[in-house]
Amino acid sequence: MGGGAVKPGKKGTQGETGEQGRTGEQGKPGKTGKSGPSIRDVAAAADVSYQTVSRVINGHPSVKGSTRERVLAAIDELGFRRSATALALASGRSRSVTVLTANTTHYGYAAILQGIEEEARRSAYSLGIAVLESADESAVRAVVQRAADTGGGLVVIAYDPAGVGALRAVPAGLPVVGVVETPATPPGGDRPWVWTDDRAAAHEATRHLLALGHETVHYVAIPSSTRRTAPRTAGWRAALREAGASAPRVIQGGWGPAGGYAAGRRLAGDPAVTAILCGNDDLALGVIRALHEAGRAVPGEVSVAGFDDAPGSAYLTPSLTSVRLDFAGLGRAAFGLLHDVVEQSARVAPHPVSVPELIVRESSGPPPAREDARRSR
Amino acid sequence: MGGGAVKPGKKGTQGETGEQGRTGEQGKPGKTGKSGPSIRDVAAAADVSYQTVSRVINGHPSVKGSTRERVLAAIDELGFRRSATALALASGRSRSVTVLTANTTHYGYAAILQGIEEEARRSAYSLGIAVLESADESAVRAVVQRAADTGGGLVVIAYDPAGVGALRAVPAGLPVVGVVETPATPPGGDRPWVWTDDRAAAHEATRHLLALGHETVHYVAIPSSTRRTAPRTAGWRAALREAGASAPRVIQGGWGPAGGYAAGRRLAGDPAVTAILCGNDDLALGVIRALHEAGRAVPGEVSVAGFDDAPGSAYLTPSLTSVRLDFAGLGRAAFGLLHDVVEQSARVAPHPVSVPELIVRESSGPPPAREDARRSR
DNA sequence: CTGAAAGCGCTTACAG
DNA sequence: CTGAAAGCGCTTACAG
Repeated sequence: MGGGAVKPGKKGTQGETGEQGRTGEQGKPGKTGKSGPSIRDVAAAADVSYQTVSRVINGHPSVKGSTRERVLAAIDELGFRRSATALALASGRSRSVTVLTANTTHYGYAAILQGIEEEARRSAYSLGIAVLESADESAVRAVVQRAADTGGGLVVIAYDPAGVGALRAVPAGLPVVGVVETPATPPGGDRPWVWTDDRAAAHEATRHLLALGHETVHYVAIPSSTRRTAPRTAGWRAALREAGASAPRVIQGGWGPAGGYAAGRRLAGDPAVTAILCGNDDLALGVIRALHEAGRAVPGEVSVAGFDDAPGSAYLTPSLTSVRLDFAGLGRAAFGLLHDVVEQSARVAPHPVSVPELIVRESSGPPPAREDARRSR
Repeated sequence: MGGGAVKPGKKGTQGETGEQGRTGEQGKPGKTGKSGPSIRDVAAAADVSYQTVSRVINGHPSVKGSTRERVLAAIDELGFRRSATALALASGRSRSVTVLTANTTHYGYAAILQGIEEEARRSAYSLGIAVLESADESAVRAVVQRAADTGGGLVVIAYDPAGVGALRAVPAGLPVVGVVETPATPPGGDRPWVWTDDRAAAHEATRHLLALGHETVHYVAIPSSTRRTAPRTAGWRAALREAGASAPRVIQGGWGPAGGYAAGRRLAGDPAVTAILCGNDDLALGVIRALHEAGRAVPGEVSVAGFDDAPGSAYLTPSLTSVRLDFAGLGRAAFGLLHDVVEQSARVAPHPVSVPELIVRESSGPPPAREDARRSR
């Protein structure tokens, strides 16, 4: 096996990359949409007024069967498609949702997005994404404004300061639901929001490690959304307290494996460390890599558990113990709530969201026997 | 360490999940948008005609300084925001792009999406996502139609049959750019598209493994977008041919680690297998896991290389040799091309897109010595 | 069951 | 430099 470096020499090489642009019959300058047949064209073809066409395409009941047929035939023949923007302008409703998020690729965010998308598609809503690049207040405000200008509903993922700021910055009167950390107290004022119980999940993972015999559990944290103690941190701390274990200092790990790797290097140097809980699976990946490079076996000498149960975690070696959270379900619930608000169909009733589930795999086990621990000092 | 099963017993547990819905001042029934001040309200407040307001918000030069000031002040005071949908309807341009894709979470797709998003944000375009759930022709057509109805530009990721079908189904006259596999022949007719040279990338990775001394290289493939030989497969095969090596049968792996795992189990049983190229890093993860469970060391007995260089690949143990492709850059280029088409600003000139780069890490090495190989039979 | 009118909030020529 | 008119493609009352 090669050396210990994580990113060994890269042999850059030649490769070809292509791109081809042609300007064919790409429509008229500036104009971006089709200027296909309108409701009036259909009306003319079917020999009715355009209001009747409107009734047909809206499924209005009071239309004589024969004229409905004529209209439908004309629609079909002309290839008529109703303009979504005209519909939105005239009716005031847009059947669209835009998701405000600081990230689109980390597993939790991506899975929530996917859940929202599924439900939006089912309800024939179009889906927009607005990325919060910065947590700076005016930058956040600008993104929120632009999203609001779209005229549809909003879902804000408030797992980080940018998202929390965005949720706060949404103008009153707009339909919005927040996906938030377990709230100690209502976060966004008088609005609907959804969450999973991260606190309970962290509590359980920590208890699992303690039950294996570890004296304490170290915690490598993801960034928190506010200055308050994050739910995951709180759950970890509570489990330690209940077990009478001392609580080590929290190590900040960031979101990705690089941050986990850095944290892992620090922890690997301390022989007293036998169990590490990580704020997400990417952090755990980096921590395990660092432990490996330091020659500390997982789970033989150190147990590691992650958070989120990302798709690859079951296939790592060792496979990763992790807490599975149903982010896709959370996203579906968020959209469902938004839909209720926008359509006023229901009184915004709670949806079922599945509970966190600890998945025990190879990366967690009992601590090394006393003598071993002593010997390694 | 636990048993060999990849997904050992899951200890499901209790947890709490919360959701809270309130109906506060959520706006009027049905109406989804703000009905804030309009251009006419501003005009009244500034004591000008609404056309003048239009000129001001569009930065038209011919407006007297003093009246511009008055209008701006009124805008500020009333909190006026120009309606994007009215703008789109009246002007015919929408400054929006919707991405048609079969997937949003696999690394390549997600990174392309991210690149498109970055450039869209820079150009103040709003971004929509339309997911192609099925490759069924009528289903694809429906999604394309709905996306087209939005009135903006389209980017189609055509890495799979659904995407290829969508690209084909886009009505003529709409601004669209395709992100495609290395085209042998122009795929979508008279339209702009972008690609990376997957063929060259696969060729190089295969050559790398052959150069280490392996007699041949097995290939676990991602699904291809068409019935034609996929570029990655072609590159792999060409490298084998040039080296005079025999080409084993391609093994279909799907997109995720589970497929890689299944493929790996088959390959692990054949002691003649000493090198495996995988169509993406997730497949490689599954393959390596399967080899591990079969007791075959990586890279001691079998070398494995992946494709795409996903963020976690450098932190696996062994760290993964992979071919890095600049998907984010590809996404940025795709949007740039679309922007050029829509705004007619440039003659759709090629953008620079970086070349594939082989990253050699721990998972690839020389084959085992002859005797070892013989002994293991 | 169906038509004629007014309007959603803006832009685009056309006048002055 | 600034106003008055017509219209983008639809919906929503209002009439009959």
